[in-house]
Amino acid sequence: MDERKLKILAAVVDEYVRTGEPVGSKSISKLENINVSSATIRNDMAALEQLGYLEQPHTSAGRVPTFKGYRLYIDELMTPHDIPEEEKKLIDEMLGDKDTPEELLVQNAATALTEITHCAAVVTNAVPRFSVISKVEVIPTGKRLYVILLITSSGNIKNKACRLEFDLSHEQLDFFTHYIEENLSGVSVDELSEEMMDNMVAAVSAYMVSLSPLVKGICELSEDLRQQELTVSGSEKLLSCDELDKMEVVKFIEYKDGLSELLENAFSGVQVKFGAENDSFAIGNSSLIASKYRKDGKEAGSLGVIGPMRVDYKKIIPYVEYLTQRISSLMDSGDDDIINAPDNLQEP
Amino acid sequence: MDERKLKILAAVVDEYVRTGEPVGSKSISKLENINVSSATIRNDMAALEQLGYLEQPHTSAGRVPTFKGYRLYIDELMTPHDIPEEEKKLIDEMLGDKDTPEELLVQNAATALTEITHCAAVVTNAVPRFSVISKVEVIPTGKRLYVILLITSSGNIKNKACRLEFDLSHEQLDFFTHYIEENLSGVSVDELSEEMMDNMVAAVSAYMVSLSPLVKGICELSEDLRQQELTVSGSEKLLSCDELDKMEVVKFIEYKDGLSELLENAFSGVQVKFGAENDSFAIGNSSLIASKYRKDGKEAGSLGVIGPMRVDYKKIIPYVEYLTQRISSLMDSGDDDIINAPDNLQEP
DNA sequence: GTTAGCACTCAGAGAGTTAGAGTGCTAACG
DNA sequence: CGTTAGCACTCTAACTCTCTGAGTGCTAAC
Repeated sequence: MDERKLKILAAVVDEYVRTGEPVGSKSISKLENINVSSATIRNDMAALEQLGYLEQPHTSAGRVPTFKGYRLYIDELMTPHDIPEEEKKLIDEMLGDKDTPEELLVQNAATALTEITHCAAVVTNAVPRFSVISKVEVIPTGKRLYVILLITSSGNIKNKACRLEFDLSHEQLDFFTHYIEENLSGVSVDELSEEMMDNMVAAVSAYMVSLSPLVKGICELSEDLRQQELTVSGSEKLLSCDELDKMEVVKFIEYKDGLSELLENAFSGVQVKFGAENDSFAIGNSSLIASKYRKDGKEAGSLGVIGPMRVDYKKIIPYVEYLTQRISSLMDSGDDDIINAPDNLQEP
Repeated sequence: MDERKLKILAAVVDEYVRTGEPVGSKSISKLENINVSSATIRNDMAALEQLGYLEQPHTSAGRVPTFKGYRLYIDELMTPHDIPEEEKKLIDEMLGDKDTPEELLVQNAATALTEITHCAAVVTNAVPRFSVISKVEVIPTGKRLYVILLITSSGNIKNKACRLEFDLSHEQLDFFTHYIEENLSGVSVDELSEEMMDNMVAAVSAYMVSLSPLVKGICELSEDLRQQELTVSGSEKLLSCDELDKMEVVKFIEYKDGLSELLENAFSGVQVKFGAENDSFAIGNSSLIASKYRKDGKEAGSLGVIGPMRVDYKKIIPYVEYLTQRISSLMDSGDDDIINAPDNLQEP
């Protein structure tokens, strides 16, 4: 592959991204850093087409990049833009600080991405996979009705109403609370396996059968905690984008099929996936630019942008990168802003 | 207004709903229960046009019903279809039973409506407006961190973490809990006015300033409870409907402007509103067929269908009616499935 | 009051034309 | 031998023109 051909490929992608129209040899020849005639470019473009990097919508039209062309461009050819310092400051302000709740942090990142890129932004919350259960309370609220409250070291709170077969006595409730306290305090959310649960159900059943719904309730709550939630913001941008099929976009907005797994399976660093490359996430001409953020060095969630394939990668990728890095560092616990581990707990 | 003219108007609407094409005099004359010639029908149709019930897209086309025409048809002319028993059973199964959480109940109703009508369905959740606060707990979970738990008589549970300036002593917490218990138990969610809150903030501040964030927290939780949420399902059906303007549909999906109020302001019974009649909800040729469901006899939320104006009213209206009635009866508490009011409460 | 007959209208489909952007190929150039 | 100018060719998109048929309104007869 010729040096000049690569330069021309890059120019075609840049032009196509800029104008949205198939790019002709003439418009390339007019560019500053290109000093060959349109005829030469025509020859090179024909070669690039042969190699599968470009294609023609129809015979007498200009060329458009193929998947392969975009891929090469993204991986090798483009020169990412730098983000101006003042923009960085603006973003930092939008995001929040160490005191901002994690939930809000990723939401703010989504908003920022939507505003900057004019595309849809997608974020997943930070799954408190490695956080531990710091408190479990069971609160009676009516005849045979109890509310279970589960609090984790990372500050997540979940509740659930639970109906038992009989009312519990004071002692029974005490027994249960102590039992749970003993067995679950300090257990990480991810460790709460079914097996562990089954053992606990068996253990409490030995004491009193009707306690087992409570254990199951706790189990369900911890599943809720493990649940990764996906939020798409600015999805309207996709609809007003005419290279995307409206029908597919609407279906996507409604069902968000497969996006979760796609984000989950990404490697580290900013990833670009095209809509048609993988059958799971299927908006035809779309592109997903995403990255995983970390919390205390461990992968916690993802954030990214969904737009048309014809999107300004050299501008967007640095933003996704910056936000990922920023979120990661904001989530790193200065051990100050999380609800403390159980040994620090005040009992009322 | 002639008996025959009404019959012809009904026939035109039925035909138009069936075919989607402007209806000519000839096709009407061929119908079973019409025994006059096309010329006669032409005369009557001209009269109906004069009266504003029909209109012509252009001179040499058939006729199409106007708003006024649809209105008359819906209010007076159409004979609603009966829903077959087996269909009712199917719907009942889709919805769930008395144990199904309310949230899920309305979601299921939306899914059912989308499947049956092939239109978008819209539902609002049941706002526990008249339910009363049955329990407030404040649970310490870390240094200066507290979780507020709010439970209502209808079984809604909300929680919220809250950071105070200082840690509370045992007594302070007791004082607060008692104070809240005294002032809020039995107060309906809707009554929790700002004024009331301000008074409470003032009262607890007199005892200890740093308690006021807790009061504010409770206030926010009750606001959460009052929040009516609107869910539109199957909105892709609107896009594949070619009599609706894609752009308007997209805007609607995005903002759902005014729909909330529109649903809120409906009278009892199934209501039909046309898109262009009210400026708030503005998909041009659309029609909203909605109804309010009740819980324990009080209006709780709405459900309905959004489709093109050319929709099979005589089929859809009975379904909306049936679902409303069914949801209402499923939500009626046999006094068995809700968390009981405060006087029945067991204190731990 | 109802109907048959007829002239009239108009949207939409299809065919033909044109303009222009862009190509591939060939031959000349340095 | 790579590069370039020139030219014939291709194909789409926009436009015009024509034609067809469904449907109308009106009139005169039943």
